[in-house]
Amino acid sequence: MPSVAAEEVDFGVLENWVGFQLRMAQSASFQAFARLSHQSGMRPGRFATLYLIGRNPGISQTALSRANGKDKSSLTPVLNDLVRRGFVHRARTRNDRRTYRLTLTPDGRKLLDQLNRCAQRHDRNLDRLIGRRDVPRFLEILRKIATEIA
Amino acid sequence: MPSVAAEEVDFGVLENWVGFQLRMAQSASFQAFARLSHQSGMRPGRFATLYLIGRNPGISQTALSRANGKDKSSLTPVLNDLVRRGFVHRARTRNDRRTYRLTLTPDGRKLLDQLNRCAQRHDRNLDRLIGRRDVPRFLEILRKIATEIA
DNA sequence: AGCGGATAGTTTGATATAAAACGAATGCGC
DNA sequence: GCGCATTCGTTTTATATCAAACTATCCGCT
Repeated sequence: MPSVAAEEVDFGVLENWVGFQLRMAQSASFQAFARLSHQSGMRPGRFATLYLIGRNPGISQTALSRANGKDKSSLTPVLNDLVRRGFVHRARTRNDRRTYRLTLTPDGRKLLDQLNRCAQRHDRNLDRLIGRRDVPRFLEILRKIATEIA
Repeated sequence: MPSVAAEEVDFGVLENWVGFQLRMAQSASFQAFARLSHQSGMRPGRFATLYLIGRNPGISQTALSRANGKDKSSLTPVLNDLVRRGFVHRARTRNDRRTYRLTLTPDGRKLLDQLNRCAQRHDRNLDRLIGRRDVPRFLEILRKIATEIA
């Protein structure tokens, strides 16, 4: 009747399952980034959102949600908040009055610059951990999983 | 004034950032597994929980939450549900009356077998996508990120 | 024109998750 | 024994997320 301590947990096949280790790695990376970006008074999910808007001025919410891998309904409260705080501008398009054109305000661009520095530091840590030489192949596999998994 | 369609989104450096691609890959893998395990009437997060209990009978909730990479408070409602539905047995220990000993019931073991089949299929898909030869190195990197990221 | 299907975004309802505060129990150091 | 820091699990509070239903709008076809 073994009493299980944290250090001696038996992971069995989980140790060699990509699905599980992918989740654990993502979770750890996410938390590390959250710690870094905490100081900017910004939550971790915001960075990619702001970056994609900055990179694609006039993007619609649906396109943004797809690019970001989240459901479009998740985006509504996030954008409400970013608009309310003056980081994002949301304007109806002339031709199609269903869609919004999203752009960064000057404040939004400043905030993005801050977050960019956190993200750069974070990703340098990851690169160092993986080893520069293996990064391209690793990224290739991640992209393949993201796009081709059934 | 370019109107941005989903297919032509510019990802900029995100394309080559491990943190971002890790999230996208995990998200896609998670959704694929959710589709597979859907038929078992079970949500995706449950599998690792049941597996770890089955593999480590008598494990405490705190040890389980750590092994699973989730906060212990997340576990309370999950275990309440699994206990209520008769898949997990929760008993106080004699020596330390703060901790629970978690074990699978026979029904829990049956359910785990079902989910195991889904998970196996899912992970075979991932292995095929990655390419058998590259799986060990890929796993090694994921484990390294999970354990060593600051 | 006008109908019907498709699309953009929001709302609603359900689940998952973390963080902090909490109560109970433990055990170390004296 | 006693006191206090620690640990275990729960509760509370705040987000994040998805899926499905909904509204408004658009567009193709007749």
